[in-house]
Amino acid sequence: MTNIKDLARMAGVSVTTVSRVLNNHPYVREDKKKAVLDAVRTSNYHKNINAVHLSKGKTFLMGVVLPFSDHPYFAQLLKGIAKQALENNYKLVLFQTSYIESRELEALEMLKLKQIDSLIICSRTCDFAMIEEHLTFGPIVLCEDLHGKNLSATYVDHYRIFYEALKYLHSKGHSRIGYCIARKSGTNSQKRMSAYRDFLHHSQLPYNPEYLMDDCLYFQDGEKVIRQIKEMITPPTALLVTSDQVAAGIFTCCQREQISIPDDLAIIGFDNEPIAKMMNITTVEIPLVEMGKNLFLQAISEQVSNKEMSAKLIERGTA
Amino acid sequence: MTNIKDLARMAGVSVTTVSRVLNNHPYVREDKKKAVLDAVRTSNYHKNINAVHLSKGKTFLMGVVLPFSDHPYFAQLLKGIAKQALENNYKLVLFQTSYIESRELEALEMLKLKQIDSLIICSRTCDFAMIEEHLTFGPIVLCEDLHGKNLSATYVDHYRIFYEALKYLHSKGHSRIGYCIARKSGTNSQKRMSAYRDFLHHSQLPYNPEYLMDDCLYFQDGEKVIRQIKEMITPPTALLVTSDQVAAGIFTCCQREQISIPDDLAIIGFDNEPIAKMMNITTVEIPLVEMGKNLFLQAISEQVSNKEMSAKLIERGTA
DNA sequence: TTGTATGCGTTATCAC
DNA sequence: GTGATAACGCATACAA
Repeated sequence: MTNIKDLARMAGVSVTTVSRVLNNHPYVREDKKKAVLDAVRTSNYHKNINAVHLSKGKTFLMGVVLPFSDHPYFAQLLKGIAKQALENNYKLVLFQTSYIESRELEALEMLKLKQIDSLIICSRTCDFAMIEEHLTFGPIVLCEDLHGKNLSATYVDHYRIFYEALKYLHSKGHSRIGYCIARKSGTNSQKRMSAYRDFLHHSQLPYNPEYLMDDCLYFQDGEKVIRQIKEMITPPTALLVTSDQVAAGIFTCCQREQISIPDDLAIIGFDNEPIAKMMNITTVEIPLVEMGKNLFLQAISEQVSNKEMSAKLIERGTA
Repeated sequence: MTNIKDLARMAGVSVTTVSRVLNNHPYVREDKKKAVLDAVRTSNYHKNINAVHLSKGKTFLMGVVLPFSDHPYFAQLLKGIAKQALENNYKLVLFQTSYIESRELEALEMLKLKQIDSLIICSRTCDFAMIEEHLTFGPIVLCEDLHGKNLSATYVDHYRIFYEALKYLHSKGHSRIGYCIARKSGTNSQKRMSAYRDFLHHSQLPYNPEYLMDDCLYFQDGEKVIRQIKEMITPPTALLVTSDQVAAGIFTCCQREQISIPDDLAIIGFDNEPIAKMMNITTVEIPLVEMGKNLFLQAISEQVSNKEMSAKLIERGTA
């Protein structure tokens, strides 16, 4: 494995000159430059990038923390991040956590160890304090509204979005509205819960804990939702489903079960995935790819910034 | 930023001893060990992993090349790889290529530069010779049958699978069978094409170039397929669809267009994704997660090995 | 059981 | 323009 020292010897110059040539620095005579380049060719030389990393204290590696990369929501986010990473010559190190806290901590650890320059956390289960602790080791960017905190974030206002979707359903005559989320404990879910409670309160509607269905993430979870609903004595007449995947699953299941949509059950999905368009599902569009891009840019930026992205309801045939 | 030299000074020992303690090597007196550990704590020390990489010549980073991480096929593969990576303390560096050759080369370059220890290529567009060239820099593992070549691979026999699916449809009375693939140029597609040609030949059926539809990757591509079929004078009565996503899209579109399945059009999907189960789509199950795991193990193994995984037809309602 | 000295491959500083 | 030489931070052969 040849190194710059070898090259220097071969070209009859110093390592400094070799380094200069290799990094396109000015002030090097043409003939010496040529000699070095020749040496590079004949020796089949290539840099050891780890040495560069050590010397520079930078790896051009960006960590991305997400629970599941096989879910369209995160896949889209990742797509945006990857797109921007490519443009900025960064590589992505994937931390697929399955919401296991230790794996999130592992990502933070990698930041500390300088294996990655910065970290994008798309969704987390660990404590915020834990993240704050690691902020000294490099930029960490989140996907949630954390006004006033000392780190960057890109997010949508889940409270407002949820509230408006509920109002929309209410205006269509629904007063028994249920909703499906991925997990109860997430920060987004808590915002949605607040919106739900506030909405019920303002509209003077009763709260029915049955109407909150969690663990809804994938297409196939739609079946579970319908099963649950069928067991209810007073089932909801409308559903807010925080993933088009699940909405599509519910929709498909309803067709099989002769449940008419939107008459028997209205559905609003989230994310505006292609499947929602094809199935003509009313949904809330969230600019995930754009968010991903912005997350990346924030992660390589010196400054802390907070960016709220806007979402919009797309009226189609299910609500 | 404190380093082992500092620790050594603080603990009153040599750097060697510090290194020993840090790496749990034997032969170090308890009191010295304690002194070092104390120094670590008070100084908030942490390794610079790049230095470790440089010194050891190993990064515990595995490259993964795939065209789209937002497609369930690759997402499942990735899931398997990630699972195994976790168990072996490796991190994954994602190269999302969109089948752009230069991005594949970039991954190979990273192997050469020692940023990653080895490379898993889930699907490629670059020349095989290009891969062979980089084999000296570390293990490269592929997802295709390359008998006799000097690198590891995990794959399914796409020729046989395709042939048998065709026979199955034929036995059900179909003689006008079309098929949908992602791209024409892939190695898998070529095998399928061979199977298709051979099947037609043996069954003495005519070849109709219209029946081969490419660029079918996502759910929404199902619409395009139906549009194409509707324009044909003698449309196929059965379809082999190399992704359940697309099969589901076709299925959904058919419902809307009053095309009866399987009577007007029979469909066999691929991969046995959850969506296929829910929509009761006949499909060919491919053990993607298992394949991913095996790919990873091959990538960290010293020996070259080739593993064929078996697929199986799952009969459901669409064929 | 411990320490010295050297290697890993680059980049950066500074003198010439 | 160019070249010694010192970082960068850790691991380890070898000596003691």
